[in-house]
Amino acid sequence: MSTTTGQRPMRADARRNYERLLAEAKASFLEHGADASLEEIARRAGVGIGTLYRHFPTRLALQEAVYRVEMDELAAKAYELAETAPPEEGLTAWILTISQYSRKKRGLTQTLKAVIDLQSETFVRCHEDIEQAAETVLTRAQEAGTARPDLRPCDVLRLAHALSVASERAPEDTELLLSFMMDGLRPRS
Amino acid sequence: MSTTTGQRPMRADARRNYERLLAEAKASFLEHGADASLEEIARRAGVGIGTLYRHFPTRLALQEAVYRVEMDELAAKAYELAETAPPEEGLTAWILTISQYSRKKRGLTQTLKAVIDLQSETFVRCHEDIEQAAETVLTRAQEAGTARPDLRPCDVLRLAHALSVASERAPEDTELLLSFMMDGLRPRS
DNA sequence: TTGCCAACCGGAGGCTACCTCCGTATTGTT
DNA sequence: AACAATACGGAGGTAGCCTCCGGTTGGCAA
Repeated sequence: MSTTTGQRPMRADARRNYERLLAEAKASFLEHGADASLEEIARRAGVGIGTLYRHFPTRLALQEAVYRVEMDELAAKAYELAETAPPEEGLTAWILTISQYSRKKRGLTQTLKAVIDLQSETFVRCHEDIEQAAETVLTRAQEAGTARPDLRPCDVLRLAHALSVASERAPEDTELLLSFMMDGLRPRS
Repeated sequence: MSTTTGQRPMRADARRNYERLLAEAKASFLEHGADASLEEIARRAGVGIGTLYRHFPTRLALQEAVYRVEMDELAAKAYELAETAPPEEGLTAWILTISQYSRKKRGLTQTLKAVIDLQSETFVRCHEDIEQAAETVLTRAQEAGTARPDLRPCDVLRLAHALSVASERAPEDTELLLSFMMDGLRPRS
């Protein structure tokens, strides 16, 4: 998960291998989807399969490490939009950003969903960060009267993910589907 | 795909094995998700692995056969709702039905999406059937003024699938998410 | 510097699943 | 009853998963 044990820093060779693995995993997941061969990742990283399993005991642990960074990027985008865009536009843009990000990852939307929904101990932290980001964008839209007051941050995340899945094979319809959703998020008139 | 070659009927033993395989596949997919072991399916059907591959050359072919039947059931439900429920309620109920159906299948939502989105030759027929059903429900809602006129049947299918994925791990929120979506489907006021 | 040991590495090995291929068995027709 | 045509089954080669443990390396203390 982290590059430190929480006690002593990792040995130099361990840290080097950890980072090579992370880099190759990122590339492989992008290229082959979430079920990319772990043995190939180890091979490409120039490392034994045993080393991979030592650093990342399960496939999920590896995916988790890869996406932790990218989650941070998504959260950062939310705060950025909150400062640079008008409320409703910010919300729309952020949902679209998540959706595009998810699609880039092909089968990894499954993993992203786990981050959003699963109560897994290890995912809680990421979850909180991204939900905090969602809340920032959402609250602004609600205060501006362009989003229903009963909408919760996790609803926004789910809808964004839903959008990405729904339009995965028909990207050209993403805008239209998003417009349906956004209409649904406005206060009832 | 079909139990006949289109020419001569299948031999008795072939047909028997075909149906056993289909039954076990249905059970296995339900139990283990879309990546259930094909060898186990053959084993449970009391049939050699070779026989499985002869009838269903790919995993997708098998999934396809299993879901063809269930697609028909979904379509039937749409026509039923069109006769027994008011327009908007019918649309809502049908989206919910699809969503529940998808969730039951765990990882098979992926396959369902393929049916809806993929232009695969073999899926076209199913696609047409289900889209026809979607159109029936949708048109009624549009004529009653409760659905946006620019909404297409495939949008409804995608949204339904999106709903099922989005609420897979939080079924208790399905209703709420659906209400957001339905608000979005109404004509702009 | 040298020596030591905890930390780390690597890959062989046992397992399961995938898919192909072809000798054998079954069906139904003449 | 005999013979094609059709279908069966599982051995076998490949690949991925994960574990286990003998060997190697890095960093610290003397």
